Amino acid sequence: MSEPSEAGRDPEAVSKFVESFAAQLVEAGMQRMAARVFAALLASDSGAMTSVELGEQLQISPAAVSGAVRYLAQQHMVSREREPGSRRERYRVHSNQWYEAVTNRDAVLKRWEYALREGVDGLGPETPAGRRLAETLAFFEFLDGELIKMMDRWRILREERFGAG
Amino acid sequence: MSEPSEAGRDPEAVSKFVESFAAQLVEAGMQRMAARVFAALLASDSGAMTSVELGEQLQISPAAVSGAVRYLAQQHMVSREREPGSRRERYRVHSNQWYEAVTNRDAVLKRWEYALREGVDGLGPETPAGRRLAETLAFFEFLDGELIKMMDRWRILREERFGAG
DNA sequence: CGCTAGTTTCACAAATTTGTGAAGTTAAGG
DNA sequence: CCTTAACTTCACAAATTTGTGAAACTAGCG
Repeated sequence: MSEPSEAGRDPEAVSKFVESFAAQLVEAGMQRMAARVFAALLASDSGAMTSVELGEQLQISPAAVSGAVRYLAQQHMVSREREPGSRRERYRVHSNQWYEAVTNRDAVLKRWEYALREGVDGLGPETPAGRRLAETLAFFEFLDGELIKMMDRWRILREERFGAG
Repeated sequence: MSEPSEAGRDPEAVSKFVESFAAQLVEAGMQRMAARVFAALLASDSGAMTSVELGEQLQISPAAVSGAVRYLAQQHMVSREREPGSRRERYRVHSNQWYEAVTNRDAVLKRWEYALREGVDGLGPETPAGRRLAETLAFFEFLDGELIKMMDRWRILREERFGAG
């Protein structure tokens, strides 16, 4: 058992984690390359990697890295940073940031709510179907509020357990 | 403005809702036909439809209905009932049932947690990466518990506002 | 027991998605 | 300014997914 120093801890173990966690993310609907890139970042010691590092570790083309990163950044699951005075970019998971992303399906929920509101209107709030939609809408509004409070609680708990982020 | 009695309220409005709500579900990762079938059920007065009704309203083949319904049933978003003494089946949304399905990503969360636990083990709980995974794991465990409590609160609220389900 | 309404399964054509190599952009460094 | 490292965009081949018609089940009903 060699004890690799720092970077690349145990490539075997890293790869095993990356692939199995990514597989779960894919099953939950994430694009494959995005999932793999994300998992790789999560499993890196510094929480950040360059495009080249990602490409090498995952055996994918620069184009694939680019696409994956664009997606992850749009979802606010990863942020890009520029090493000052270099053309090289670095992609990072802020541990925090991504919990928020998972729960802040805010944008998603809002669109669902919008569609439901339109539906209630169109069908009439007094029709049985309209009433069903209204109740569903109420549920999502409830969800919205609860998720926010829940994340507040998490931030506190996290600070206690793991120290400031 | 004709006032269609009961069934088929305003086909125009129904269709508009079905398509726009379904589109949102698709964007969130659901299969297209499943999303359309589900939306149609939500927007029906009785909350239940037969295979033929679904096929006609959505202009899709029996095969498509069958596939969609199988998926929805697996996800516990819809239940199938047999009209006694008939070969005809009827698919229904229990308003309740599906809120649970949305939040009971239980199975999903559990699998994520499993993958993370393996990762912590493989990388070593004392490595920086291991610590990151451990924290992520803690977050999901927290989430798990909170979702359960949240649904308890919803059931109470719902009963107050809409009466028993 | 067969007949047949109702549903599911299957094979396939069409549409969509995915990842790549290569060309195109951008900006740091001389 | 020119060079060139680094990233992005583009066109396309490969793989996957989707929905269909048709065949195959299944179970009421006579």
